[in-house]
Amino acid sequence: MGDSEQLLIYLAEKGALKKEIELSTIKISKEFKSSQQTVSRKLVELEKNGMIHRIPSTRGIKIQISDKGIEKLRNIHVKLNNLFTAKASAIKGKVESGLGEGSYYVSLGKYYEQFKDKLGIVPFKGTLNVKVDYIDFINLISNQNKITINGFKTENRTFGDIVSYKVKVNGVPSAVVIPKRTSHDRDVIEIISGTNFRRKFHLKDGDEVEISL
Amino acid sequence: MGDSEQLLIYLAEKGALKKEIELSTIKISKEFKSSQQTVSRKLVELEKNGMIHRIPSTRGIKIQISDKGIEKLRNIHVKLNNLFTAKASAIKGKVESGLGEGSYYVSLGKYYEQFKDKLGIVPFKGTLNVKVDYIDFINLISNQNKITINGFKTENRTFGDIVSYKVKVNGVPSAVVIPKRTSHDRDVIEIISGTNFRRKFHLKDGDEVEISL
DNA sequence: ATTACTAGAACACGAGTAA
DNA sequence: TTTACTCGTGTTCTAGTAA
Repeated sequence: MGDSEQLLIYLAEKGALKKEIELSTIKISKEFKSSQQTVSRKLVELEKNGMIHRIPSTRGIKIQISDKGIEKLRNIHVKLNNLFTAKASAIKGKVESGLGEGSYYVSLGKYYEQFKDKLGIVPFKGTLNVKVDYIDFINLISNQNKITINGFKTENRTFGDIVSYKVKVNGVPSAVVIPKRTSHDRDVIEIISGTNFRRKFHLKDGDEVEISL
Repeated sequence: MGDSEQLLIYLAEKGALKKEIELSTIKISKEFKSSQQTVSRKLVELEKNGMIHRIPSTRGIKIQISDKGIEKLRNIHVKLNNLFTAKASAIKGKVESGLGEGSYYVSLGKYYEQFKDKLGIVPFKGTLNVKVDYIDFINLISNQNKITINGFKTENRTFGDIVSYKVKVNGVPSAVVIPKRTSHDRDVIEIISGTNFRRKFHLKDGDEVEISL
């Protein structure tokens, strides 16, 4: 047991997963936060536990991680994989104040019609601003269908395309709308829906909502 | 330090990554190979190191892994990912004009020092703006180590944290810097580097560069 | 039930050093 | 130069037990 895994990962990073590498306990001890003696002892331990093959000499140590050691690392990898990659079908976010630009867009007929047709949403007037971890958010929707709401021009202004994705917010079918140019934080997303979230869920700023697929 | 990571992974598997879980030191000690007392002490330690939030009572303990703890686990995950999944991924982008906000940030001492220390980059004054497919970009870096450049305050202004990732641009070690608040298009990323790209590669606006890991 | 303190025992650390 | 042993010291363990 113990923290020998740390050392094993270190050795793996040094290339000992696939081939024999040659280094010294002094070098390791310098990159690790322990003495030459401790490194030496831990390597002996790792060998005793069958995690590595070890050929010491007066000119250094040749090390290769054994099948059992590889298995050990792969075990940890799988565990963490399950935790971090597999099932990110929902993320959490916090309600933020501000009407959001989307609030304005929603009211524009040309957009409004497309929200109904393409997203199946008769938008409540106003958007819900939610702060999320942007990378988690992108990972969540990166495999989803991107639905483009076409822009249009008036005499005075050009309204650009809006990228949108269908999501559920606290289980309620909604859509994230992403105008191309934005002026608020990257990690604040705008949600449109037929539901008035603030009323239905009694949301105040800072309250948590769940965004799922 | 030590082997607290083992316990952290255990807690994550029990669901403490996303929500608060309720269990007891006795239960943990049975699944772990140590005593109730040791588990109790290690949990206190984990809390002291900021890895978990912990609410003890006479009816058990409520535990949730903190952001710092998640970061720790993700770090290990990234390391193992790099070892076990071979990926030679790269995306392409187009150079855009504009000095970018990063150009300004780079010159600020508090950021500058961190670029050197945390990213190993002595930044050339000015950033390279590159237009990419944002989703491809996120997928590229989503398994990379997130490096946070801490914000700071002056009398007049608050400068927020900057999230950054090490990348290579046309093979040159660089970093993507993502200020929290931005005013340009989402799919334009800013690159800092010790190299003056425009000069070295004779880049004009619209020229293609390769971003790799 | 719990958590977690105290205290003595077991263990790990690293300076010195042999080989 | 190495690795790794001995051994004094410090750290971490768990049984007992208070709260």
